[in-house]
Amino acid sequence: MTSHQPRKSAQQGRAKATMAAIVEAAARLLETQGGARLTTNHVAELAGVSIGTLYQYYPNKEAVIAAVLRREKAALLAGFEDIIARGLGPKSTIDALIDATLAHQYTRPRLALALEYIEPELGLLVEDHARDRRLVALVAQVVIEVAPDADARAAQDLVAICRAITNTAAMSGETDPTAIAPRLHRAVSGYLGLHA
Amino acid sequence: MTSHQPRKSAQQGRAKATMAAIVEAAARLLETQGGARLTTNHVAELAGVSIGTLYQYYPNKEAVIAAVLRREKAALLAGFEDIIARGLGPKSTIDALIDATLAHQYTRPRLALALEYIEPELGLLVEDHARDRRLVALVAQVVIEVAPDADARAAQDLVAICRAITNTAAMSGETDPTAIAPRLHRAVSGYLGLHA
Amino acid sequence: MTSHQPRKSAQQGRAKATMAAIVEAAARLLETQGGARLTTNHVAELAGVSIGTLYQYYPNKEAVIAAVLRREKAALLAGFEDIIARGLGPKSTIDALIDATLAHQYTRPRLALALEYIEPELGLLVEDHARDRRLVALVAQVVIEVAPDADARAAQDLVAICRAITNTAAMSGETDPTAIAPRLHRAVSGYLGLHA
Amino acid sequence: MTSHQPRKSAQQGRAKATMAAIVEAAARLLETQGGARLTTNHVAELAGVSIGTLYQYYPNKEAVIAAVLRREKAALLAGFEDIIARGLGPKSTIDALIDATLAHQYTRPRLALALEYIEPELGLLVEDHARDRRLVALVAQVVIEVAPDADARAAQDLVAICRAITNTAAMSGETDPTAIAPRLHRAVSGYLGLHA
DNA sequence: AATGAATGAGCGTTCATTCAT
DNA sequence: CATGAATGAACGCTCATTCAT
Repeated sequence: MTSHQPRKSAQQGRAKATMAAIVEAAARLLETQGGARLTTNHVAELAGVSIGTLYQYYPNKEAVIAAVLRREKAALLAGFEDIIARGLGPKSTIDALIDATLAHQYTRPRLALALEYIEPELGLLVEDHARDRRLVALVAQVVIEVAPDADARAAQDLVAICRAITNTAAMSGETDPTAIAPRLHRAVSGYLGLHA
Repeated sequence: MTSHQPRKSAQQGRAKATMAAIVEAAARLLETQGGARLTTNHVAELAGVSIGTLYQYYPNKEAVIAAVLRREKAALLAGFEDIIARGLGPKSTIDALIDATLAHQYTRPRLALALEYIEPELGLLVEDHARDRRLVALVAQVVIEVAPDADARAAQDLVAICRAITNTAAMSGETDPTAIAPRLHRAVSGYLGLHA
Repeated sequence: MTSHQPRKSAQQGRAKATMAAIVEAAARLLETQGGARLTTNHVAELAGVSIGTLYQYYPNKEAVIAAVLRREKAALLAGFEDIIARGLGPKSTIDALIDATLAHQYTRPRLALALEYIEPELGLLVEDHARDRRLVALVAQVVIEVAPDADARAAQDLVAICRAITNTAAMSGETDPTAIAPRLHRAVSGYLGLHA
Repeated sequence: MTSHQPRKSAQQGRAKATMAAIVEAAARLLETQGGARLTTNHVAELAGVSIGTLYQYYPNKEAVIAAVLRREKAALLAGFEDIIARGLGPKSTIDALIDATLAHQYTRPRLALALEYIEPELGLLVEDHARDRRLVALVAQVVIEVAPDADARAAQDLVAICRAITNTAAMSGETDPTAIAPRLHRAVSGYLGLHA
């Protein structure tokens, strides 16, 4: 069973920079070619390192892609935690979370989409699923405040709903996030039974 | 000019059975391995035919996958059309559509999921997109009756929402559709603003 | 060791017609696609018979191509024999042979060229080489009359020269046989030391 | 855009040796099996490298064969240029060119033959045709000195004649080049009308 | 006989991965 | 540490050939 964890902890600055370059190269190829056409040789070339170097930091191709996924998800989770930490009221918090989700998905929409498609074929690690659960848990924590008797799966459903609407919009060519935001808010409020 | 249409119309009964066997084998591999690991040789083997036979009916790998997609989508669309034809009231129609979606998605949830992920990489034909639009149009037609001033994208969003909740549930291990149905109805009613 | 002889002697008229259709179809494909792209299935289709029928008359692909070659060479040889039979003087005979060669090559120039390229890869039968030798012998017979002390290989060389000039001309895009004829006559007379 | 140019410039010595080994292996297979039966896997195997290595240097099978062709033609052209550079009288130059052609063709006669048959199916590049034209131009330049009113196609014809006689001789089993040389000189002188 | 569905060896090619330098 | 030449399993696909109907 091959691991999808990086090989080195990158204690040195240079190594860190190399790893980041590799991850960003992979991200860019994911954006431009989709997951099926991405090859490790291309990633290395675009990152400006040799293929041997790539394999010194990542044990295999999946590990590189997983690193991209991790980087993106970590950013989203950090945003969520920031919002929670702000201690706004529950409704404002929910609104902020929705906006953060939308903003995240629309920063690099093709990348977000590509990752979504690749994720289920990736065989991720326990820690990755843990982060997913943590993200849902953050939402659940807020949901319980505004809708105490909501379904236990409400948070999961809400995250799924937001992603689905955003992705579908992106895929059908919508390029204006401000046209999507109200639909997300409406979908979430509606699901939770909050009066709009 | 690479088309994704089958090669022959399969006039003989044997040929028809062969084509169906190939499609079903592809569907099963999609379920068990996902699209990335599906190979034409495996499809042929699982279908119990030689690789040459597969290529006598489908011009390339994509055509085989497209045939699976078409089979599934056609079944869903037919279900929708049946429901519409029944001429129930709009609310009952919506309920029936939701249930049909759930049933369809839950019959072979891993297949539905895999197809969803593969579809955008498939370069489908005009007729396939036409079917997609027809499906959304059917929904839009009903939506407009219960929510005349709904967003133009409402139908698209609703289909996405239902699929997302169902898929997420399936992926997180939920096996009981009756636990999902109320959440779908709630999400849809909520999005459309039909009472609290 | 597979034979390249037809399978049946085609006693019946229908069978003869079928075989001729197959040979002509192969000839046409040789002309339009060259030997590398010719497939037995295409030959059968163009001939209007099933692939099974083709294999009932010819044991393999090479046999079909060899049949084309045979047909063409037999025609050329027959022309040569006609000319010899006419009993003209040796110089006129030589001129007539040259013109016949040129005419033959220019009737279906692409076919002649394709056959020339395929012939050495064909592993022909004894009888085929016998016909080649017979053709050269016919020429040698005339050559000896006009140049009694010519090299023993003179006839072989002359046939090769005529084919080479004609083919090179055809390949370089020359379409007018009347521009080639004088060069052939000059090359032959020159080689034989006849005063022009 | 499929080019038949090599992929890398082979900066390291090892790479250069690998490329040469591949080309030589292809040449040997061309000699022993002809172009139709040559496969990239066999070439790689005979060259003692893996199939992947072959494709690191040549983008496709045609490129490998084109490299063989280029190597041979470049050698012949270089020989011609050497002779021209020697500045002999025109008749001696022609004699030298004929001998060079014969020597070249007889060094590896089966290879020369195979290449001749493969060339037209190869879809060569502009530069390759340029070299062909240069070779014919060199000959034309000398021809014009000894036969000022020769046909414009004389040089082309002469090259074709020499090749044809030599190939035919080689194919019919002649193994002694000294028996061929006088026939070539006679054919050329005769075609050009240089004394009897 | 004639058909054409079926076969499967084998082709050209890719690309994740290794390891000598 | 980095390089990049080399590897080779495995892929998508073709096509000569067979054989049940």
